[in-house]
Amino acid sequence: MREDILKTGGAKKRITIHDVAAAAGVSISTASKALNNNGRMGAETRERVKRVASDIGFRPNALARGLLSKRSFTIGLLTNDTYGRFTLPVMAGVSEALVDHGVSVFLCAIEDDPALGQIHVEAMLDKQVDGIIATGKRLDRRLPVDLSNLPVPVVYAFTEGTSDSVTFRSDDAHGATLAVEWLLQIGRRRIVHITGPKDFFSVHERADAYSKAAGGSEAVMYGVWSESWGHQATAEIWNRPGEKPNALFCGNDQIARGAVDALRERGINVPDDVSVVGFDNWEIVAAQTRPPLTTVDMELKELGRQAGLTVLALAEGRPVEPGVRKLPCRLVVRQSCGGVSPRE
Amino acid sequence: MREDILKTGGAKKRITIHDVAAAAGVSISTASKALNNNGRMGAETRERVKRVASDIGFRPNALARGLLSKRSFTIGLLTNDTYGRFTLPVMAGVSEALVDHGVSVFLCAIEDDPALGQIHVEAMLDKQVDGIIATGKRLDRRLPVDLSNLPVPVVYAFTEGTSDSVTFRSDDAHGATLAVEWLLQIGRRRIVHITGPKDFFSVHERADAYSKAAGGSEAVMYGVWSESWGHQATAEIWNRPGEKPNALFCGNDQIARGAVDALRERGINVPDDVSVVGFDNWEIVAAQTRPPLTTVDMELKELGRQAGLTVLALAEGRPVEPGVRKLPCRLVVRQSCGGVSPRE
DNA sequence: CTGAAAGCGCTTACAG
DNA sequence: CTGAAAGCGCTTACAG
Repeated sequence: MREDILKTGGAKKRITIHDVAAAAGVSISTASKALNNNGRMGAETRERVKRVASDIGFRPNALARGLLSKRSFTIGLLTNDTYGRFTLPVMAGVSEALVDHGVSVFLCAIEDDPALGQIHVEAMLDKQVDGIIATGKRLDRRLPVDLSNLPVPVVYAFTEGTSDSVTFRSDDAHGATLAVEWLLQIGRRRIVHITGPKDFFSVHERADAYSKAAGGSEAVMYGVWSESWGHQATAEIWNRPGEKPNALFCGNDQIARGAVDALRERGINVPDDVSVVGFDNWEIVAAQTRPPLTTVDMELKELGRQAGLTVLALAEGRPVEPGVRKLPCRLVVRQSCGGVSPRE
Repeated sequence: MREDILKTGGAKKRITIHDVAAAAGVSISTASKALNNNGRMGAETRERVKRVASDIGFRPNALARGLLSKRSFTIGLLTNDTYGRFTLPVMAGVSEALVDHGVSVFLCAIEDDPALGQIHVEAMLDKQVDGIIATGKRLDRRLPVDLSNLPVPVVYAFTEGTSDSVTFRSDDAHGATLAVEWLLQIGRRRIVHITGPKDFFSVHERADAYSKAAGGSEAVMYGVWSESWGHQATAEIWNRPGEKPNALFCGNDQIARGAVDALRERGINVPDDVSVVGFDNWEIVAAQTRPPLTTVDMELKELGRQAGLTVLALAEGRPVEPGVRKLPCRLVVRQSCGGVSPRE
């Protein structure tokens, strides 16, 4: 019976620099300097220490190091995007950029709960994070926590930041322009824009860019971010009298999917009769739609990469200019528009 | 110009226990004991120290504490589920269970790259994590990293573990039984099971449980985890001669969605003519299908909670029995089956 | 009832 | 070229 009980793994003693020093027959200061490639000592001493350290499997305790260096090689990622739709790619980019620098990432999901946010921020500060990245599900909303006057640098990514900090966001106007120009290029002239709620800043940016690019033909239908709205809006268009559009530029992939479904139900062929473009490049929706959606990718992973490198720079005391940085989008061409692919 | 450059936030000096001691007019040992509610001292001294500490905003440095206590109040979550579909709810559960205990979570996305996995594991060990939770996208596959013989406890969640460790997983047979029994209960007798690839262990578990529960009527169609497979399989069934099923139990929500679409295209009403059940309760698919899907939820958040509490127990040296723990599933009733809701 | 001392694991001036 | 000492911020026996 006794053997069936798991003992804690913490039992086995960890190897410290004392062990290395003893095994190499030097003092711990010499061992330290040998391993960190500083101080002066005989080349063969340095080599021997290094070899011994690797032989006995020594790994320096980051807590002890952090105590001295004031760097924990740790950052916190705060998000209120429970669904992970936006946070996941941002997180992937942050992690990818920082792992090479030995920096690990605390993920703190705070929902929309200010108390929970506060708890997480304090826990991170207690653990001496070198910086914090705040990210969310809307770039025109703040997280429900006060991140000003923290003793560590804060970078905002895909969420509203403060004016004296660095904020990374997607250039939604650019994305919308890409989409509309692509439709024009493949010969579509009657383009309708079906999009989300008016109170989203990005809805306006995209709609404005659409109007500019589409010239006189503009018609914007505001609704919600769901398939059923895409379905319903499309039905409305085809049920009312008048000339029908030959292209739909949708505010997100879910709306686009609803639109494609509605068109199919009416026997209208996508892309032959009508082209449809989505927004977000949310794989699960965009790639599984029949036909797969041509859509705008906000390059959130790249956004995460840059946010990661920026907190790192700030943590190391390198100067960084504050302000909002809009990152370009990318058009992902699949089959819902027809036409040739962009580089042919 | 100069003012446009962000200075590092690290500039402002942090408050240490020395500051508290000085401000309260006591030694640092007394200050420490006062704050930690141990040692003996005058009640008013203790109160005064505490008040002063909170007044000047003292927060103990977790790195220094960790050095002494051998506890970092930090754990690592390793995952190869880039998409986050399974990891996200697990993560949410872990985080929710541990935040109350002051434990923060490092998220390490290792894709399927053994080298990256190794790097992350070493980074976590260097940072003295109290334990590691391994999670993935398949419960019959191991992560591409060796987690045995680590100096910290490891708990597996929704991924294959070692026999001497604790593994949490969903009880897929239970989930499938719930689905089929529900269909039987609402009067469906001709139930077909459309599911994923045969090489998934969970596919077998679900199919076996289905066969057992459905009695003689069983018919299993193996394919892939996509909408298009659900669509195609449904088309096959209705294109071939013979009696048609009046219920489809699908291996995941995407397949179910494809099936529902295929039925609608044929003018077959869901749920009046045919009931459809999915698996996963992946909100974005299940809730947006028309009609919304009745589906099996694997309770991954609860699974994460339990995994979190278990690493914590192990980290604290509390005994835990090794082995695989199967957690029950839950049927989420929406509109794709008809019938009454279960508790009416 | 309170404080000086030692120490967690490491690094970095400073002697020799 | 190498090592003893001090110290990062905290806790915990041990004196007084």
